[in-house]
Amino acid sequence: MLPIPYLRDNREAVIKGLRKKHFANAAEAVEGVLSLDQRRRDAQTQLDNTLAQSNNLAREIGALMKAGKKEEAEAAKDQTASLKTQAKELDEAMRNAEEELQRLLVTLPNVPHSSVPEGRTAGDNEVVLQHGDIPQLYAGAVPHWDLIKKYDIIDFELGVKIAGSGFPVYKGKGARLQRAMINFFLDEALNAGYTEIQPPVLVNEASGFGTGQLPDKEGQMYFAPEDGLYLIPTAEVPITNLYRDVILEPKDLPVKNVGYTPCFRREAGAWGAHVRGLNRLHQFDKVEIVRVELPENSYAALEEMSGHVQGLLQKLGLPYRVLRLCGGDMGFASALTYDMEVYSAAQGRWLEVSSVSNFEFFQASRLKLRYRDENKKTSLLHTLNGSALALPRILAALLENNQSENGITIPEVLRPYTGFDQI
RNA sequence: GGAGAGAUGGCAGAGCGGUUUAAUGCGGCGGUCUUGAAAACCGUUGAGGGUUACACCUCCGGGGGUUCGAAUCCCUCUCUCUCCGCCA
Repeated sequence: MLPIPYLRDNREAVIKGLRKKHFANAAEAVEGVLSLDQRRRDAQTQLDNTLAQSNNLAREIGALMKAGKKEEAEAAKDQTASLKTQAKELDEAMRNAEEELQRLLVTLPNVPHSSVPEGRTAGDNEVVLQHGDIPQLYAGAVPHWDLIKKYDIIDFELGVKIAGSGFPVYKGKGARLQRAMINFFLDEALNAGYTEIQPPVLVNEASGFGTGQLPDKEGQMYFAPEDGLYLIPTAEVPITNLYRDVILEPKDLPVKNVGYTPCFRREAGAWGAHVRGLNRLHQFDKVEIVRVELPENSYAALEEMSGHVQGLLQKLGLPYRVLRLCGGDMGFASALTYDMEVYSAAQGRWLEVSSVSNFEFFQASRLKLRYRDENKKTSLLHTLNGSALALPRILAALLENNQSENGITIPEVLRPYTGFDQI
């Protein structure tokens, strides 16, 4: 949610930014918000004045009653009726404006950073850098969905029996490799100064709103209606919401949290080509890094997070590239997003394994996440997050890229965690 | 699942129809004192809206009601805690 004062002060820049994101009717929406804001303020000013009058009157009546001047008190009471109806009308007008304003405001996406490239689709994303050599596979190389059967490390049919499609069952070395990656990713984050968090994987509606999943994107989350709880699509939701309605002191900053959770996504309507095997799942594991930063530091933090993720990929020996997403392809809440993609050699495709974003104060505005500066003034903070990393596609690339006649080689860095070096 | 209790400012905790513009304590901040610190003492210290700045308005879990006036009374919802039951 864009803060209203920001909209007021940057009307033209916001409209331009929304257009970059291909938001329809950007100018009308912004003008609409601003005029509703004006309407709300006008109504509130009148309401405040009316309330001030009736407060004064009530105080007078109290004083008269105390002084035993009953008749004068009764006379004063007669004056309150009109003030009351007036206040009621104004209150209604104010609420209507406020409600309409909110309804419109929450539909506005974040404004992209100036470095975000123009463009509409994934094809318009900018390749920032590419690292590592594309591996040459041996003649008998196959995609990961064949490898997992061959070595019996993941069973999709069993998952279908237990839950449904997109819920894999990891077995034997497959399960141990999962656990190894989670621990490796967590340890790397701890070494980089992050604090480990184990959050709930079900969240309430307020949390879904705080990070921008609600309203509107309900369809992407699993929902438990009896309890009004959503299964998290990412650890970003619970970990960022730890800071909902929080005012931090400068000494608390920056906040650097990391958490491992399973993630649940309905992916309604998202199935089609290119979703075989591990490429798209309803449940998957992810280690997520979340940061809360002073506005002036947030872009340095974003670069640092990007570097951290790249470090992981380098240690795993996976060829990767970094994309700066174009306006049309970035998320609703993001101001700047880097996607990290690894090359999955047997599929011959780049797979997205991480998305690192700066939300600036878009989430903070919904969360009411603020800090108190030296002058004791409160102002909004910036939030960021990134996958470090999402497991399934990393696994897919590892299996495909490291296969040979003799089996699949486990990267050095994972061996202390797996206890084996070959599948 | 059953029974009971409760929700007040960063925390603890009074207030139960009219100077509550929410007492008091702790914590935080500033000062006095001190070589420095601690202690003590003095002052200060919630959030949001609004204003150039004041004024002013709202907020005592959410919503509604009674009243000239509600933290205080009534209705309703939500959540939390305790005990019992079940259970990892």
